[in-house]
Amino acid sequence: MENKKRLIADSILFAGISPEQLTELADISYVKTYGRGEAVFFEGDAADGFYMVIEGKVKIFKLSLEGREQILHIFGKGEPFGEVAVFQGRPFPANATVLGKGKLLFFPGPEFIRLVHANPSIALNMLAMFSMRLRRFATQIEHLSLKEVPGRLASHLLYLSEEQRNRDQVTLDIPKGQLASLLGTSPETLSRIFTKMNEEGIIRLQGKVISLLDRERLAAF
Amino acid sequence: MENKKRLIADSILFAGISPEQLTELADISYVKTYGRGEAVFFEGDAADGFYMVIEGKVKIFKLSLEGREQILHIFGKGEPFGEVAVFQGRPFPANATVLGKGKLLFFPGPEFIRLVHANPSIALNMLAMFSMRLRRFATQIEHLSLKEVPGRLASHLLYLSEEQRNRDQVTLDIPKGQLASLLGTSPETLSRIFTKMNEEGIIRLQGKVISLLDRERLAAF
DNA sequence: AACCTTCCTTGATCTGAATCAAGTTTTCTT
DNA sequence: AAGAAAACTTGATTCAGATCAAGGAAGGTT
Repeated sequence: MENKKRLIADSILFAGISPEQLTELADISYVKTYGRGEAVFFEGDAADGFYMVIEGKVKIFKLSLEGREQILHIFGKGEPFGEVAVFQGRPFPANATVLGKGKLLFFPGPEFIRLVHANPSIALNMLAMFSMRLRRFATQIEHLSLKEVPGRLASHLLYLSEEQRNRDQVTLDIPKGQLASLLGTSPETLSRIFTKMNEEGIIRLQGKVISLLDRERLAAF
Repeated sequence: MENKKRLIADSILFAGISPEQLTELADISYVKTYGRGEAVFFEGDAADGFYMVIEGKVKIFKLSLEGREQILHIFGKGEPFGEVAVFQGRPFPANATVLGKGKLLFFPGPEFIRLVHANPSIALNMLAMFSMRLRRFATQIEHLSLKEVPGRLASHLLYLSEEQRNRDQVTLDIPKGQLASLLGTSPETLSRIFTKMNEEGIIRLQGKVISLLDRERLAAF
């Protein structure tokens, strides 16, 4: 319970919340555990609440009729997802599945709506969060439409390098097949491009660990 | 001035605002006029304020190094744009240009920020607005990645049909070249697909007016 | 009406990336 | 540690759509 409170208080979404509201949130929320690759919800499901990641990672994705997958987001510890649908009172617009195993905190919808309306600081936090996501989406659309796959991969590697604060080396935190789906390509194509960049001395591939040997050329894509 | 007030009061963003704040907004905002295809701002420009469309249409778009263009949004009368950047205090993430001629209302940034922080109803309106855009972006990403161009065109025609409340016929409100850029393809490819759908009896092309002869097959894409 | 743009269409060619098909390696499970 | 299941790689082929090139239609301007 105290654990739950700390998680909520430390999250971006609920930063600056009052102690009473914190208690209330901790009271109404509960932990759900998920096995390897288990679904959290499907596109079209009624959004009766939203989630926050406690452990593991969650992918939000769309599926084509033929079964191809495009990942929209990957969320890690402390990040909420599904709030847009809850806030709008509309069904989930995409699927959510745990990568590996995971633990999530579930917040029933109606209480949350009440809280947002009553509490400007939460609304402002949400605005900040949505703004970030809009920016990311804009970048994703730009990449899908205007960059070729090598360029998208290069961007992603440089992004990881920033995020992990390591200019020389990054570690992939998701399987390569999932990365392919995030970049809007197939595992085969991604693999070929990795191999090529490796041969050309731009990167050095060691499983999940990738050394960035030539950031110049990487940025040039 | 009264005109300006009406525009502001009728917008989604400022719905439910107090009369005092309405006056304040009308005081700080001013009208800007734009000639055919004139730029409003460029990607990377400091976001010192945001805009609302009074007359005409505005496209928000990204450019590749080679000059290819991907449209992210097209905004019409009453719609605000650029608020995300202003709210975040970051540069504009994309370019904005008027389609045809246009009139815009400009709101300086700092006052707006103050207003949002002071006024929960504006924050909630913004949340609703951002939620809509997130959904649209998600759909756009899905289409770019998982649908082929004919499918994207079909979706768009059906969308226009809804919007214009006419099941049998739609009128394109932007040039076909711009539609191509919105759908993430080239004018040539779009033209070919239009021609093919026309030949196959799915639609009937008459310049900007398109009759939807077979919604079934259109939806099947 | 004649002019000039801008917009649109059609043809020919080229290419990035998807798909299909086998292997191979890595990773989990028992 | 052995076996099973994922995950990844590599090769061969196919295809949607971009690009290059040029002609034609529409719309605005004087």
